[in-house]
Amino acid sequence: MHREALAADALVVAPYLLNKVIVHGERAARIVEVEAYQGAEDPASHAYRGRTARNATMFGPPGLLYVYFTYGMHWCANVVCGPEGSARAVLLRAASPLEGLCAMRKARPRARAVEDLCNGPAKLCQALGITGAANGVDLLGDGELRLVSDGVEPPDEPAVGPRVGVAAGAELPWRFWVPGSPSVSRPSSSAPTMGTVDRSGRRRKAHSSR
DNA sequence: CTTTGGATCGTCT
DNA sequence: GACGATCCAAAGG
Repeated sequence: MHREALAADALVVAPYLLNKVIVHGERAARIVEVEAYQGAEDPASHAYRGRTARNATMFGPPGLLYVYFTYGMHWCANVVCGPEGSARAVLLRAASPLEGLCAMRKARPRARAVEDLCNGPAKLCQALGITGAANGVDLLGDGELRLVSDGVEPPDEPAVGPRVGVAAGAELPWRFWVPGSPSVSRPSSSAPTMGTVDRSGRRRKAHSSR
């Protein structure tokens, strides 16, 4: 991972981050779902209305981790991208556990299946132990938290769709995910990539109820 | 399987 | 004072 690759536009960096690995100490997971947020030009971005104490990290250089607190109980993590000051970022929505499964299960005792450990932006932070204390850390440095490549390339044709949980720009296909990954938070909201899809877009295997 | 509502608090208006 | 870039359990079909 080099910083220059993250200095591109969020719509370029987002699919580029698919299949990269987020590492926190002994824990590691492969990123399988992301969303692009376009700074001042994006009504859904925390930076839409300018710089505040909360979103200050987004205005920093590419490669920083922007962590925010929401719904009174959840942390979510973004990779800052674009040129410094552009306040663009990519939300890490879901990942596939690679290492440190024990620690992840300890952090998320409610999760049953492995694919449920990191299949959501807040679940991912919970499983990896990412909190507000990590806001502003450099993911390309030599700290506990790092963003690395293990050689697995992004998908040739990532699945795309509208972002989750945002009213503004609901028509924009700014969510990207690895087609067919069992760890994606919402496998499909429009076009199925594998098997059949029910009305709410959740995966469903023929004749089975899990 | 689907839908609903509760939890819970920092941030910005 | 209102409302989230969410998650989960419980209740209803």
